[in-house]
Amino acid sequence: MSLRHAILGVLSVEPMTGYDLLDYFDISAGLFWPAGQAQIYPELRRMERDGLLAATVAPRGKRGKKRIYALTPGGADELRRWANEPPPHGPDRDPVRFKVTYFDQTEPAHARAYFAAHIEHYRARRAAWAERADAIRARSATFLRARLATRDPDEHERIVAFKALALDGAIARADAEIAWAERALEEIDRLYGVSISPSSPR
Amino acid sequence: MSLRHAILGVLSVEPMTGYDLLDYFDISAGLFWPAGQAQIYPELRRMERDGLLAATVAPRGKRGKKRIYALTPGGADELRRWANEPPPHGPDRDPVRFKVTYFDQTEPAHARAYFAAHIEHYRARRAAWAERADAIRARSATFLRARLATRDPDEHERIVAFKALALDGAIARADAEIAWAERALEEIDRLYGVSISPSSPR
DNA sequence: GTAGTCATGTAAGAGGTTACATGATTAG
DNA sequence: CTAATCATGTAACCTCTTACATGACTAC
Repeated sequence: MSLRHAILGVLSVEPMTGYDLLDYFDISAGLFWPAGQAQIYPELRRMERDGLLAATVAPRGKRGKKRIYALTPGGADELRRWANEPPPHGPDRDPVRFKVTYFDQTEPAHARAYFAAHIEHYRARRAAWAERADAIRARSATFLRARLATRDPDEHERIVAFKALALDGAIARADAEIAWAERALEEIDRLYGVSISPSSPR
Repeated sequence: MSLRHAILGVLSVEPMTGYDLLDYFDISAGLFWPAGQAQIYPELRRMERDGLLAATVAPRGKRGKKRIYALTPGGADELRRWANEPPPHGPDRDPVRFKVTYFDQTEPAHARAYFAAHIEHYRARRAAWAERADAIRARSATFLRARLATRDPDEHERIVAFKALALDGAIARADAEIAWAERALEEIDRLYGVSISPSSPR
């Protein structure tokens, strides 16, 4: 039930509407915990019902309305409680690797395209994580600045350090994925002979 | 819908009952795609309904019965079709890393225990994957031997190579996780001062 | 007989995805 | 006036988890 904690994490900076929350899921929380609106709106209602959030209905223009959600003390407690739990290591399914297990049943061209796509995928994710890590370390990420503003300056270094550390883990994982896929491409060359295509590196 | 393909993969070696399948999920398929009996039995029925499997009811003792499932040609096609699809990169949620994001709200002792547990977790998984990779490369894994027996010897090298490659990816990932967690422990020392405990390495 | 293994299911619930659906407000 | 954005929901469906449930067979 980590969607709940992702929401608590965002709202611990400042109260906002579900719609605003969606933006934060795109840029920051979504790097580790993507979620769409079909998940967020009902969850906000449940969290309100469970006493983790309090909503105030604010007018929007003349007739419009919006619900601004804020953490309750119970919500802040729950966020802290969750952060103090051990690592949530579920059973890890690995569909990408699992499929490779059956690559003897494919053409080498498919195997090459597969690993190339894997590399592209993790290059893109790596870039997103690295960009965010830089913004965190430079303390230029606006959402981080808002968070730091609510905290004692003594704590700032640690707040920044842990967020950067998490992103570093994701980056290291991406690097491992890319390195593996590159070794895989070599292995395919070894198994089938070197590919004819100019292996266009980019 | 990869449970389905995990089942097809196991049954592509030889027909067996749901109960036998469960064993294979523990030792081989389960390394990438764990599944319990509450998932497998109903899925077998659905796959039979969809024409991917054919079941023969065999007697077991005097009154007992069991259903032995075998791939149909359609099932074999589906396995090949699936293997030829691009990498199934879903949205990756990362609950372990996500929680680290909020470690400024925890005691350093918790942070240390957290990363120690992460290291232990991946050490154990790494060992399981490495053991399997060795057994695959040595061609001593019984399930692999059964598979090779059904295939042209020309294909054996590739079958072994792709299975080993997949496991190598998992191992590389585990190494990256362990290295990250070790860096994290150092970072915690830096942030809070070196821990008093003898840091008992094992 | 009794414990362990073989064998197969169902039910409830949690969490996530995709698609559908609606309407107000604001900027041009 | 019209398009983009703000804002909030519902419904159907899929997958997985946990727990409950049953019964035959085999080795001791």
